[in-house]
Amino acid sequence: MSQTWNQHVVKKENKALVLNTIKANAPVSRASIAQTTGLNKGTVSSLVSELLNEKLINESGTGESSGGRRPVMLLLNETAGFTISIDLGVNHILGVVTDLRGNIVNERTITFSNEDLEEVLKHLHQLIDELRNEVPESEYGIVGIGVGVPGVVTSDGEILLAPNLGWKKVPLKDILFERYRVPIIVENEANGGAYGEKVYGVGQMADELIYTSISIGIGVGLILDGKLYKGLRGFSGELGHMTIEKDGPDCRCGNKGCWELYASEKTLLEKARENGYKDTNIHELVTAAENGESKAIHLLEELGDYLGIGITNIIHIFNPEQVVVGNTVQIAEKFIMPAIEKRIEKNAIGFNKNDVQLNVAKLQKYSTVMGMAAFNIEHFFEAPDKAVISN
Amino acid sequence: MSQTWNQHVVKKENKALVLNTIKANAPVSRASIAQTTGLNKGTVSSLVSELLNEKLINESGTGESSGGRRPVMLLLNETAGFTISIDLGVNHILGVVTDLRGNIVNERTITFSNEDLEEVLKHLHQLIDELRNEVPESEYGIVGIGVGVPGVVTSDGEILLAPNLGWKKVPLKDILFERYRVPIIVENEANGGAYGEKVYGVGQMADELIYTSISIGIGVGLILDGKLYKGLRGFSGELGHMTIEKDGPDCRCGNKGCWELYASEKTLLEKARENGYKDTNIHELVTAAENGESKAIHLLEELGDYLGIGITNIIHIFNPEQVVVGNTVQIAEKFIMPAIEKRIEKNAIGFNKNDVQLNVAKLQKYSTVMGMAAFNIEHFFEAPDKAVISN
DNA sequence: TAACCTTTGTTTATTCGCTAGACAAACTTA
DNA sequence: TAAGTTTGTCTAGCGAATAAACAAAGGTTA
Repeated sequence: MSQTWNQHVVKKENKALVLNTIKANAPVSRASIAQTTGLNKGTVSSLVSELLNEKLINESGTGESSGGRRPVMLLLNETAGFTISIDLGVNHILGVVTDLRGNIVNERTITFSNEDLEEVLKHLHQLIDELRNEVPESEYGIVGIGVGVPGVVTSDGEILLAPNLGWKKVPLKDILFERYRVPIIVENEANGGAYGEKVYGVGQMADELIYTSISIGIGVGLILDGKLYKGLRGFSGELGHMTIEKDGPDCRCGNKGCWELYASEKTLLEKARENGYKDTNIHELVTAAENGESKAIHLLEELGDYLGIGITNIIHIFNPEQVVVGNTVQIAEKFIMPAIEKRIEKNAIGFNKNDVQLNVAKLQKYSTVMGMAAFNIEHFFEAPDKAVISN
Repeated sequence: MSQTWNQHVVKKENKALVLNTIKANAPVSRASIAQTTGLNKGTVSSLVSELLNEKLINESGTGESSGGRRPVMLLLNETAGFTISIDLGVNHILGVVTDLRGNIVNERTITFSNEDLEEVLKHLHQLIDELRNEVPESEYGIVGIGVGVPGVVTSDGEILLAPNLGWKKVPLKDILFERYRVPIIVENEANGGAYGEKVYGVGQMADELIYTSISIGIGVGLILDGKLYKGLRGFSGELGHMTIEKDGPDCRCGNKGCWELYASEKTLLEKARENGYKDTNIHELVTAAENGESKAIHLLEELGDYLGIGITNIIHIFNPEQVVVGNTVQIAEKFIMPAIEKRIEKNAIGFNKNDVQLNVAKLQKYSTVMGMAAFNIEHFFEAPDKAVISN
């Protein structure tokens, strides 16, 4: 058996097409769906009635007449199920409950200092338990739990390495499934952020989008051809460890002159220390810069310049439509973005530079959780009938 | 109208599936196709009979019995049409005629020194004319002409810039279509090489393959998820202009410390000159190295080392299954490949390094032409009925 | 206000491609 | 020679899409 066969496929595809049309254009009538999709009116009618039976969509009264019978408008039944979506950071966990449209209906944060696996898992379980108790009653219940983690994740949802947490070989997907018995998605934090910005953020119009997660280190999520690109084993996007200075200092990864040795929050704070800012953080530096302290301004602009060098490489490598700067450094937007732009303007090849947009993440601290929500929702809609009822 | 609809699609897909099964496993019986594809025997029978009518496949007598009626074996009718596939280099043009299986049935080369557009086009036309006159009679005639060029090509087949030829804005696809009236494909040389190695060369088992074309400069072709990745406008793969030394020398592209300033034939020869090899070329250097001249050996190993730095970046960025080193430098294989491997072994992150294969291009000087042939053939099989009869 | 036109949504008849299973052909084995 | 196997074709039936007719519900115009 290779892959493609028969004609359930056609029905399944068309049903998905109808549902996506409703998602994208709601509220929308059957007639209008038929027109935009090119499907026959009868076909649309029958698929819509199935979707209504499955409680995935709702009728919502009649719309305005355009010179004839008034249309019955259709809406996504966004509260037919909910996701629990989590950004597991190095000193905090952000968890949200979203509906099937990606609206956040609940939110909780836990901060911690002990990064020990056992401890953090306890926090994670507690957070999920709390969120779960607050999820509204619904047809499909919790359709999935997604966790974005700052580390290397296999396609089986095992965290191979999370350097800033000091974790190795944690089968997080299995651990969570064992406990919650709903579909679990574990993904790298930058991949989640990339998808979040693509689906709900600044990249909704872009199919070729590179999301750079700039925080303690650098992670990069690649949206290529509209889909998350993960490489052979899921380890793509290690652009933080792209050499930008061939004889540069050793990185703990084994390579030399890695990008994140020049353009990360960690390096920023080290340099700040050398410049007399003792025991500071990026918030304080931004405040200082906003108050006109030239040292702070210079430090932030230097960070932006180094970011620009790596982003220029990204532009040359991928010819993307959009490059998004996300994660913690975006609070320094005012100082780093012009520096990045200046570097790109100066160094990048015209053909590649002309069409690219450079943006700050729109979802801010929610990029990753929203990406995880999007993964959960997408997974659910691929096979709603198989969803585990667990409410 | 968005995209997907009806059930001709099913038939078309299944027909393509049957044809691909024959291509891959020929000679093969109808019964065996039914088994491997999962399609019903009757369906296979009917699709096969259509393919026979279209002369795309042939029956080739009976095979061995396995305890019952002897099967009728089916073969791709590889001589139902031919491609003209061309590698347009900076001082030569290599042109081949291939059948639909990618067998080279004819080959011609022209060398030139005057890179003037008019002149080169004259040569190109002459070469194509000669090849065309020698194409055997066939059902579908010339199914396409493909040209790989060392430059930036838009999706409309316009050469925006070919720096080493000194060309700008050459609408080569239109020029050739005007003259030959068959499907024309113009593509970057490294993209062609990547696809050639993927379909006919060392990368037949790999869906995540990065092909590095190392010659005067560096071009890179990206095979991601089994398909050529071209970015937003077709300008991806400019990894030759990836900064590997942030404060390095200026490149004519506008950037600094570009990879190809360290790891290209051009740089190799410049360094050779500085080391006393006057007016040499890479062939002579390899010969010298093979004779044990330590200066030559060192120059080649240094080239390999610099290649290794960029390839390490590639491994971190893409997590590929295979990295292929192609184009002219592969004649120095014996000296550069160990140096590349050494650098990767030393610098690359374990997770990404473990699964990656490093190979020299198998098709050698034919990588690009075979890639162009593969594009032509693929394009033909997508819609054989629409092929222009032109023999 | 009535007659007619428009638009929406459902129903019915038809078509198309796949599948299952019967069957014929051709061969092997005992 | 009889029985079993494998290959390939043929026929009936099914599911899903389409086209077209029809019903429902509104607007427009005289």
